[in-house]
Formats: sequence, C-alpha cells, structure tokens
Amino acid sequence: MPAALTSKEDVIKQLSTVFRTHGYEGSTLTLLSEATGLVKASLYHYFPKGKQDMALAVINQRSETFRREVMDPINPNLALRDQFKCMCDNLIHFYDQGRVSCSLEVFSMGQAKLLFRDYIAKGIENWILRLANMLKQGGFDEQLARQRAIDAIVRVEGALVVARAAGNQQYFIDTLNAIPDQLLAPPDQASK
Amino acid sequence: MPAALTSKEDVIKQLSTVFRTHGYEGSTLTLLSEATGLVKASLYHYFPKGKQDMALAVINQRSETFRREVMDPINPNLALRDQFKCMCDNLIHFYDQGRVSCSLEVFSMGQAKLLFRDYIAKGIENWILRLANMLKQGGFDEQLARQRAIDAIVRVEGALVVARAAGNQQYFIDTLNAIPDQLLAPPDQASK
DNA sequence: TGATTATTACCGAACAATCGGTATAATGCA
DNA sequence: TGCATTATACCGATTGTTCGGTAATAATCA
Repeated sequence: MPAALTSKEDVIKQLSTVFRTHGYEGSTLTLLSEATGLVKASLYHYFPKGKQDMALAVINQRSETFRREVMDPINPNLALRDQFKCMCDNLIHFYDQGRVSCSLEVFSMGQAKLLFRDYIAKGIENWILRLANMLKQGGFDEQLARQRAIDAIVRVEGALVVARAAGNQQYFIDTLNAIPDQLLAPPDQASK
Repeated sequence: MPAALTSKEDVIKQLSTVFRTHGYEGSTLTLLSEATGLVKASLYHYFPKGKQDMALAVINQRSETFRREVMDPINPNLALRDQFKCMCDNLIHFYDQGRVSCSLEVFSMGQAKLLFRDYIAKGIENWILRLANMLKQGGFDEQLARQRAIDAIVRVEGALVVARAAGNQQYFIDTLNAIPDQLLAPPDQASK
C-alpha cells in the first residue's frame, strides 16, 4: 500500500481544531477537507460514516491526549500544590493558551449533543473523579474534594468561554494560574 | 393588518432559545420557523437580512433582559452579600436553571464570531465592569474587585458548560449558589 | 529473484437533500 | 380602499454522502 502522506493521528488533530473552532454543525466537509488537505472522498475512506465518525475520532483522541499530556505527567511524589501547578500548565498547553475551545463544550451543543451525549458526560465525570481523587489523597474529605474538583473544572471551561467571547486569551491564562491556590485554600470554617 | 399572534418580543425570545440550543450554524431557518410558528417569508418580513438579523435581535434582547431582570432589580441598599445573592438568583432564572446556554458563548463560535465579535466582547466586558463596580462600592480595591468579578463570570459561564456537558443542571445551580460567598471571601493575606 | 495479487491511500464527479434567501400573489384588517 | 402580513412556489448554492476508479506499496508465490 502507498505510504500515508499524513498519519491518521495528525489528520484527527486537524479535524479537532476545526470542530473546536466552528462547532459540529459549523464544521462543513469543505472546511474539514481544507484543514486536512484530504478531499471529501478521502475523508470518507478514513471515516466511513462521515462527519459523525470524524467527531467521534476527535472525542477519543482528545480524551486520550488529555490523559497522556495533562494527567499522566503529574508526579504524585511532588507536593500537592506542585501537582496542581503541573496540571494547569499542561491544561494551558492542551487548550493552546485558550485559542481553541474544549471538545466537551463544543460537542454538547445542538445535534452533536444527541449523538455524543454519553461520551461527553463520561468525559466530564471522569475528569471530576480524577481531580477529586488527587484532593482526597491530599487529605481533603470526600465531599469537599468533589466540590473543589467541580469548581476547578467549571473555572477551566468558563475561562475558555470568557477568553473566547472577550477575544482575550489572558483571561484564560490568569484563571488557570489561580487554580492551584484555590484548590488548596483552607476549608471555610464559618461555612454556614 | 391581521393582529400579530405573537409580539415581536416573544418571537425573538423563541429565536433565542433555538440559537442558544443549537448554535448559530445549527439553527436552520426550518428550526427557527417551527419554533416561532412563522413561515420563512414572515421571518424575512420581520428580519429583512435573515438569520443575521435574527441573531442580532437575540443578542440585543438578551442584553436588555440581562439588564432588566438580572442587574437592575438589585437593591443597592441591601448588604453586599444580599445583593450578590439576588444577582445569582436572577441569573439562575435568566438561564432557565441551566437548561439553555448563554448567547455570549454561542455567538462567539464559528461564523457567528466573525459577525458579532464586537457585540459579544462588549457584552462580556460590560458585565465585568458592572460587577467589579459593585465590589468597589463594597470596599474592595480596584484590582481585586476586577479580579473577583472576572472570576464570578468565569464560574457562571463554566457552570453552564459543565451542567450541559454532564447533563445535570444541579452543577449550575450549586455553582451559582456558591458565588456570593466567594465574591466576598476575605482577601488572601499570604497571596504571593 | 521477479511476477502477481491484495491491500490500501487517495481522488473526480456526481448524488439527493437541504441550506439561506427571494419573488409574487393572496389574505385580512384598518 | 391601502397596507401589513402570510402562503406558495421557487431559486442557486452548498450540504453530507456515495461510487467508481487510480496508483502505490506489501505480501505471496514461482
């Protein structure tokens, strides 16, 4: 067989950028074709079910990249604060300094929501669980750990939206740099 | 003329729901027509430039509704915490308990971003300024006020995304209920 | 080794359906 | 009547998708 001009992994990465920039419905095959350098028929060779398959491939690749480039490199022997610092640095890179949106955001809208609901929900819940686990390991009780984990992820997703809407990536970077301290703030004594 | 079955304001409200659920590109004229009960020709009678006009009307109506139903009802004589509590309650209603997304999120993606960039950016910055102003009024210094305002808005937008992605509105409601205390937390002494 | 056969990567052209948008005549109220 | 509204029919362009086919490599076998 002829050697592939671009690895499938790279093709998916380019698709990912288009989907995360234009959304599922906004990503036309023309756009996807231009981004990959593959003509429409060629895309159907790699993704027989078309757009739906492409989106699914993106979801899976993002999930794997998230694990490999964001969570796995965290050294569990470091102080917890340094672990969180590492995660946030990795996240800033994972989201291209806030230039491109999160696939979990993009694929939970419109038609895509119907198609990929389960994958997206699992992706979010998994992230929450992993982060909450780090906090529990650090001595936080179960409930507070989960609460803080959700809060941090809410911030990440919100920072992406605000940065994009305001047209200023600094909102994203500043928000992420503040996350480690917020995760580790002493529990509120006077919590009503 | 035949009495309008629905006021223009109501029509825009229905358009708003479609756009915020399906995104700009995902909102086809068929969908918009079904939601309003108006046939395409009628939509073009009210919105001569078509989809673009409809989206702009939605942006303006949301901005006005935000002012009228979220910010204006806040009684400036109340304690600051109660003012924030009021704002968050209003926000929960403004976003239908987290069922529908924020127009600032939706219209900052894909093709819509090119069309409405300025309106969206202004919308976000305006919100930040108004909230920061409330905090300054409450004795926070300029920089911290702005920082906290951004943080709160990041949370609101993030909570909408996470709730939608996880398919659980409770994430939105819980996050919003936690905002007043976070806005008013004592400044971090040991901030490096 | 060299010829043959699969297997695979990729593409041109066309498909029906739907897209956003328009023209025009009919409708119904003032 | 005059005018705002809607119904119907239609437009060209683009949508996602399919099919038939080409060319290059790998595997097989003589």
